[in-house]
Amino acid sequence: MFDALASGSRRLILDELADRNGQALYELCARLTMKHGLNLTRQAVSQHLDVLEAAGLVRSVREGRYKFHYIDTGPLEEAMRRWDKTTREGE
Amino acid sequence: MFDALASGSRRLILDELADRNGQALYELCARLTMKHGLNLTRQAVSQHLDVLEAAGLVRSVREGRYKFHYIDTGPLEEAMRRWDKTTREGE
DNA sequence: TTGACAGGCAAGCCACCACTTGCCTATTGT
DNA sequence: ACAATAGGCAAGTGGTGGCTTGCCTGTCAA
Repeated sequence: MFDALASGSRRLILDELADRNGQALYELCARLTMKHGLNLTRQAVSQHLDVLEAAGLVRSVREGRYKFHYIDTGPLEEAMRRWDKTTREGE
Repeated sequence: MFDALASGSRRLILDELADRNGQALYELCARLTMKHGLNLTRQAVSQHLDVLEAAGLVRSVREGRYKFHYIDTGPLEEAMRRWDKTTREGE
């Protein structure tokens, strides 16, 4: 989870998916380069997406020759409560 | 910020501070070893605290020969809104 | 059917980071 | 005063994660 967010590139990928959800790999690469000046190989982005998906932050659906990616902030909100006082009131 | 949370050891340190706030360095080392089985050098913990403090997640006050550390979840809540849909409603 | 497009697999390189070791300073108690 | 305690500084090491390169598979359009 946190390890998935440790990389700035992955955070940018999440930014991009938050901005326009359901992008394919190819599309992501293009937009990352255009809008964020991030010059990454397709493989690099693909590996990042694997990590994000393993962390549950991204879900992907394969359709034909495309693979669409969707952001999921669920695990995020969950993990952020870790040091939240209000969730540990028995103290 | 996120880089500060990238390390599991640092997350444990935050856990410890959340459990008992205002600990000194040596106290943290002791409790981390006892309760979490984390065998770290004092220097290691010190360096982690530096990182956490640079990220604004921990504040420290030097008193005599002690340096007390306090957790601050402020930047945390801030950063978590990054991919939160409700904060970017103009879409 | 064949070429272009979208994606996957595997191995290798490199820099950074977590952690240690060794030594030094400052504060406290007796 | 001086020994013990609490902490700091700096340099070194090992592992791993981010990224690349090279090649292979699958899908669509003409």
